[in-house]
Amino acid sequence: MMLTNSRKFQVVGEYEQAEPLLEDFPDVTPDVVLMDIGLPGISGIEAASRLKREYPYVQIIMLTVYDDDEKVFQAICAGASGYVSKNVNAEKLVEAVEDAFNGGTPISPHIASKVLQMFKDNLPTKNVSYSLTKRELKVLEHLVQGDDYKTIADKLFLSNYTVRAHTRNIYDKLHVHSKSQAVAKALKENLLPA
Amino acid sequence: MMLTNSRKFQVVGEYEQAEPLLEDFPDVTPDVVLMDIGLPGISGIEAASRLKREYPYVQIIMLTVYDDDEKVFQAICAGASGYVSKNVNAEKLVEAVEDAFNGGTPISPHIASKVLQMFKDNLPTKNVSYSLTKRELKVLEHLVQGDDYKTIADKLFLSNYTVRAHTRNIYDKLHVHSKSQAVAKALKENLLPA
DNA sequence: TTAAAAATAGAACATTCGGGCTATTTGTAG
DNA sequence: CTACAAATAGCCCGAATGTTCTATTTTTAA
Repeated sequence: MMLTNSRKFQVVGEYEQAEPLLEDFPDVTPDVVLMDIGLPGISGIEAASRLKREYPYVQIIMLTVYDDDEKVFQAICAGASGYVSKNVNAEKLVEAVEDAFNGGTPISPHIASKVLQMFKDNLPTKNVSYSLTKRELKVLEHLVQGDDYKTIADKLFLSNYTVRAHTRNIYDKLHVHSKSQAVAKALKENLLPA
Repeated sequence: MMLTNSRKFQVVGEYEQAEPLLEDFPDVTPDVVLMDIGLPGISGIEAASRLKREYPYVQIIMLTVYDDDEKVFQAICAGASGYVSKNVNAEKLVEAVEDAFNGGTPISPHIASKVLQMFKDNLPTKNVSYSLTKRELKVLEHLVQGDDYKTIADKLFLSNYTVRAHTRNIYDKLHVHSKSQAVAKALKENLLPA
């Protein structure tokens, strides 16, 4: 109702479930889809994912009462173009549809907080400095690639004794005692320059 | 001007540069700060970062004409609570300030697109299935922790021969030939359940 | 210009690892 | 019930690794 009253666009279909929508879609071809996250049958997220896969141009706005991280996360991955709280007024909803149509991503401030928080959480951890030298970093890079000493030596034009010496120093600085530990630490703590 | 006309809040200060703001801040103590990203002297991002560090409660909205990933990224890291395009109308701006004050994160749809795109780019690569068995996954977990065969055997109450059998199977499935390679692949491709 | 840090190279030795095998027991899907 | 996959366990051997050393040359910082 909120949308039907708007003159800016036309409501071409309404569905209680995802299945019939997916079936009819090729015929109705809307520009923007408003999708409830919690649908009976196929979930809104799954439906969004399928829609996007088959009709990449369609803009999908997720309507949601949930704000738990997992749902938001999944919705993002599904390729939705907007995340709007269910209890918005008509005006906001109309705006959101317009924004989505114009290639923007309308997000309710409350949900945006979630997204940013997740984003920060996913950020590579701050490069705790173990003060590895340039050479040591270089060797570490190769260790992460799974090269053995001899291979590294060849690639860096070094004696394999030297490579072993560097590795030893790396182990000391990282407080580890094996290649796998060093690799794990390097990757988990993002010690290598991107 | 856009804001001064609003009755919903009070403009307690205006600054052309960040330095005097930082200096005055303890006296004016605003709830919400609107910050231009491209300031002369200390950049808006740096200023936001400092403000947040010293006064974590303050809500900062970045006003920006830039939409390049790097700027948006930095702003997020600086802890800003909103990212609004400079060319918004008064109404939107007032809303943004309210949202921020209420703990939300107002983001212009255009900028939100950027954020989500970055988010997706940072996502762990899709879990390509190497069809590792439960046991193999368990062993892989320990390999990532840097345990040697004997240690893993002890922890899982297995013969170290069994652990080696599992690692061989893991190597086959991941197409690798060493612990470090396996660890690298496991971490890079997120093969382990979080 | 001198002292310290980094990079290089080497040796010896015990331990671990990787790969090629075989084989039994336990689940599990038809 | 019965194949078949998974999990378990074992052996051998050569190659790679981890550790403990020493030592020379090159860079860098003071």
